[in-house]
Amino acid sequence: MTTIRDIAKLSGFSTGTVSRVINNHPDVNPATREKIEAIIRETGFQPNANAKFLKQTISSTITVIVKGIQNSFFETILEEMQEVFKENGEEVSVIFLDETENEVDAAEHACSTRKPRGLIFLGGNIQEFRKNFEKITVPSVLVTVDASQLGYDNLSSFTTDDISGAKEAVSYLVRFGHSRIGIVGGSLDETSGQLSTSRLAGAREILDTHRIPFTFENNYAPCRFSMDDGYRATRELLQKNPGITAIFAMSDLIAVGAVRAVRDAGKSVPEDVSVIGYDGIDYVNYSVPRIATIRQNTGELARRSVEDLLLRVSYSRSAVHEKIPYTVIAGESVAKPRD
Amino acid sequence: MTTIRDIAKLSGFSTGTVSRVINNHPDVNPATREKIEAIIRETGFQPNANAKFLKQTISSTITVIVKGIQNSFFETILEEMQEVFKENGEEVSVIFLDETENEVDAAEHACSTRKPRGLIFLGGNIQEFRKNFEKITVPSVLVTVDASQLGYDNLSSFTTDDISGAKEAVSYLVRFGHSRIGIVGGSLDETSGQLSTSRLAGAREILDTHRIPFTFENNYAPCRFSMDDGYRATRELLQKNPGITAIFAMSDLIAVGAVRAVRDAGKSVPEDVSVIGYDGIDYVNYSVPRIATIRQNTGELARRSVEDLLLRVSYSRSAVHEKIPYTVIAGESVAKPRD
DNA sequence: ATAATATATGCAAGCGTTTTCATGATGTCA
DNA sequence: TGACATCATGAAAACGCTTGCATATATTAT
Repeated sequence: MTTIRDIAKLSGFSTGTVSRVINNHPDVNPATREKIEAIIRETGFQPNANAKFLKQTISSTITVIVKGIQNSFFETILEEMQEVFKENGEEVSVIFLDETENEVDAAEHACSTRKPRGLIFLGGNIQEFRKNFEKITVPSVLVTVDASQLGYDNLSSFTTDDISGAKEAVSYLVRFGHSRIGIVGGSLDETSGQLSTSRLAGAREILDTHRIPFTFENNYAPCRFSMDDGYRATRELLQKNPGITAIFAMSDLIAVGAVRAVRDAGKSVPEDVSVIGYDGIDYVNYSVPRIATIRQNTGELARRSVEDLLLRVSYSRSAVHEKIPYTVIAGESVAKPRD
Repeated sequence: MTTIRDIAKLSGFSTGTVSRVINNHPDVNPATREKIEAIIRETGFQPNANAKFLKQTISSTITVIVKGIQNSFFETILEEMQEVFKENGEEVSVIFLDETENEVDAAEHACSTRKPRGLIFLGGNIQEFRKNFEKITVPSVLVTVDASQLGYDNLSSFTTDDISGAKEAVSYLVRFGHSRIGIVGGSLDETSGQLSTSRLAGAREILDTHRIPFTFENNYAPCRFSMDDGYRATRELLQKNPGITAIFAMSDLIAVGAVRAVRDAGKSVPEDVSVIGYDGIDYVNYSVPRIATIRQNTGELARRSVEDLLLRVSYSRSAVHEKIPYTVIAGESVAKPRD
């Protein structure tokens, strides 16, 4: 294996000078630099990252921690983040966690063993951050969960304003004249996440404003953010309350499941039951009928998060908490109620 | 920061002994082990991975290189791989490449800087491997591309038998009585990948067998593996050749686009045009109509790949090339032609 | 009891870098 | 011309860990 010492020997300079060339240190004679660079090119030498980061006590990588990759919405954001990282020539390392694993513990482990420069959390539980995040000292960003209340000065957050997005979704249904509305998704369990709490809160606020009845018993079906679970929950809800004429699904995957559930209950979308989703995944545009939704701006979410982190790891700026605008996407899945 | 030396001091033993405890080396007194482990637990000490792998000259991580994450099929496999890695307590690092980047170069770079124990390539171009893979010396696995012809003894591969899968797909259409069949997906450019070449070859073989006419001009529309491109290509094909009564889409995403394209051309699926896809993503089961497809066994692809790699990095077994069986999934998107 | 073996631990070198400090060469200014 | 700043380089220590070797103690065989 070729090391910096080999390059030193070949070039006739010391390892120190070679190191300075590699790291673009200014104090090196242009001619020397040229010679050494030539040899590095010839030999194809690549410095050993372990040695480098052992010495530097901090590595150059950014670690992204994704909690729940099954969420295809996260996959989209992750993909778009890669692009921004690439533009900036950043080395990224991705860790995937399932729902049972603790994101803050995983982050702490990564920090103590791998010494990343910065951390991005894609998803996660606000409670965990509240309780344990103080352990983390590197600049971090929390995406899709709002950390503005937590007061950590090394934690930015980028989110969609879910309360207001959910309001728009339900208002959309109300505007069409619906007054028997079901909500599908999330969970009553408080720990399940800020996200479903916000979407539920926003939805209920609009229902209340319009004096539209809502009970957990008759108008709500909790479920995970998948097509399968959306299907199951919607079928159950329609069985309990066949009078429902419109459904607000807390994610598009749930909405896709809901559409099939309505059909399998012998009804049709949107004639008998309207459906509106949330997120704005590509598929809504291809489903039959096209599903109305609240589109989150994944591109901006990804770009702003990465750019904020890169700025903060280099120049110690303070953390920010930003809401990225959403867009209401009309679709064929919402129509006036029948009667 | 707490180091192994701190633990040594606290416990009264030497760093060597602490190291042996950490690495479960047998030659250490159970009582000593107990004491040292207690101190490690108390202090929350975690060994510095950079130092460890500097000394060991090879790291414990497996690196997964994903080329083209926009392929949601890969995302599924990646997710399932994570599970198998987790079961085996393996540390994984994922690198995402876009289509313009060279997977073998990226792998070489990762090897020389990060020293992974093993490599998994999710997707990639067979030509690249043929030309450059000799640079790579660590045990590797190529998933979804068949490397059996390449003769590298450190490269296994796990694939679906695409030729035969495509045969089944087209046979399925033929069995319903179709004889004016279009094929959508892939590219005529040979370098675009073994995958589309195989699927096209299999499809054509069945067409030939049944003396069903096929010309690139009238029966084929190349496109990328996305809904958008599938839509565009299908619309163009239907315009050129309105007589087509059935479409074999080379992926399910393409099929989803194709279904919408048929509708937008004023026809319906499956009454006017039947559609069959390939891959077996979850959407096919929720689309209206449900789309018939050839389901690749992502779970097995993921599990066998990871398990093979783990076996090979630990015990130097020889590389294998395995075909994972597919399943034909019937759907509502295929029916008899109208006339 | 002595020798031989097995077991547990310490010592110290070394993995491939970076970086501080010292040094020598060159240039500048009064 | 001497004093001093500037620039380029080398020498060597250090980062935190592993591991081969030497050593000390405990165990067993003779």
